[in-house]
Amino acid sequence: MNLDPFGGRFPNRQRNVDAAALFKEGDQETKVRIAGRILAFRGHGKAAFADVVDESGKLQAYFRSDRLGEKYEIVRCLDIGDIVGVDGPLFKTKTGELTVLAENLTMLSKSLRPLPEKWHGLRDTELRYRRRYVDLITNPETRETFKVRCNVIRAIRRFMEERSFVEVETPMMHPIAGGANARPFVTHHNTLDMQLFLRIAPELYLKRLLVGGLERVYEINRNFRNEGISTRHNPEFTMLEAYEAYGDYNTAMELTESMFVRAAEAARGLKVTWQGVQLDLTPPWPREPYLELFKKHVAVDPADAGKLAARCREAGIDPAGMPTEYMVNELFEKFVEPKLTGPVFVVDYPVAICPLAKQKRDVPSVAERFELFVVGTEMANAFTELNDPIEQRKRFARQLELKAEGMDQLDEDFLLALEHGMPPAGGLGVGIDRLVMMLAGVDSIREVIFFPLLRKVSLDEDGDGKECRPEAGKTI
RNA sequence: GCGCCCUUAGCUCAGACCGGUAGAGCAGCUGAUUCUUAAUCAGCGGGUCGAAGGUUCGAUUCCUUCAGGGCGCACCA
Repeated sequence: MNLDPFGGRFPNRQRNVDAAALFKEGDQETKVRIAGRILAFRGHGKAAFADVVDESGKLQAYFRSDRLGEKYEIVRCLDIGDIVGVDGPLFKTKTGELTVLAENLTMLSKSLRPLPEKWHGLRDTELRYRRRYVDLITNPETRETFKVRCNVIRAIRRFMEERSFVEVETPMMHPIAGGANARPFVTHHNTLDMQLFLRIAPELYLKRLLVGGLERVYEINRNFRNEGISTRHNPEFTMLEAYEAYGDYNTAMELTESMFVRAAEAARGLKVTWQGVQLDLTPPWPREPYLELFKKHVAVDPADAGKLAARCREAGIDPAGMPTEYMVNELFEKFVEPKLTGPVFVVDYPVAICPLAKQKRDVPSVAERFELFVVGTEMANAFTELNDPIEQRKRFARQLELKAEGMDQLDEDFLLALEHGMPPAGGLGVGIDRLVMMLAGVDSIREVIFFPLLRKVSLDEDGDGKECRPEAGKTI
């Protein structure tokens, strides 16, 4: 028989769930037309059963040579992994399983590679990340995790739209890497002969839009940070940043709570278990001032430079050249953050570590800033945005003095924008990957990113990377 | 970057402590089988044991180095 193993258009095909919904008890006449991948095959000589799986689920197909005639030859060369179309009436087998009795079978794509073991699926972590498509085909938990991701992001977009925020896109390639403190990835534009940085944050561009009169803006997109990789860090990760003119960090806090509730409802509800901890996300979440937490858990006077330095050295932190606030923050990260099971808003950070945040009017040493923590993990960061260009210039200059990572010049263009007048505003950043991790109950960021960054391996002609990795001892 | 652990057939895993060149299940191939569903029955093929080097008469097993991966630490205000 002559047939194209890689098929073509298969019009008027029904999703498996939709086809199944058409069945009425006792009826043998309802004809359906489904398509999907064969994930199990049980042959019986002149008949066979196959599980045909599409995105919506599984539907069994039953092939009989007396029904298919010469097309039964296709059944004989079917492999697990092949993608096929099946036409025929629905019926129930004697064990009660809804099944399509095939009157026609169309080969839509041949699979040349075997699928992993049917019972255990693909377990090898490395292969699950390198060949995510196989992971998605064989492991329902993986499909479920990414469904949560899609639902969460969709829910957030709807939520932001309801609140009259507009979604915008700002540059990913920046002449100056700003808006956060992290080492950037460097690239180069040939025609302009210009060094560029992949953005570490969209903050400074979104604020330019506030200057331009856009009052509620947000962006959900990738940031790139040239730092270590861990269960909570991928070099490219997805961040939501939102800015609300005429708001402040209190409005941002309310926005965060409401958004997280909506995201949780779109996933698995407000009660979640993450990293072995049972959490209830029902708001309101407690607000804990930064310095009070510090005093409670570190028990060192945050103004006593000598004692702070001693405590730092004890903890293996080199305090040389650090202002007191930096030492406090090092100790805070090391001793306080892991204790924040949350969800909890840590509020009122020392202004010295918040170069883009406005100070409290009555307590100028403190910035109107919060971070949201859950199980020791920073989930969101927000503040009342600093809109005083003179003060902003001083803050940048101070950072330059301290040689903040990746910062070697003032962003004059941003300061110029501020000088035109930026409305007071609340700004918010949310780590989307971490939010999805929590709501999907997975412990590694690689589980919520389809293709996490891994070291390069070369494949041989057989496609087996393990056979052909870079040779030992060879340096290029 | 540092520490610990892992790498055996396409996949999931035994074997190693005590050195004698490997086993199972699934998948594949051949045959039987027209209501099976981890289908069943009979038979067959499949491995540079991650790579290189060392010790040894002999290494998948012991040692060293390297690669990839996992976890933790560091980095990430």
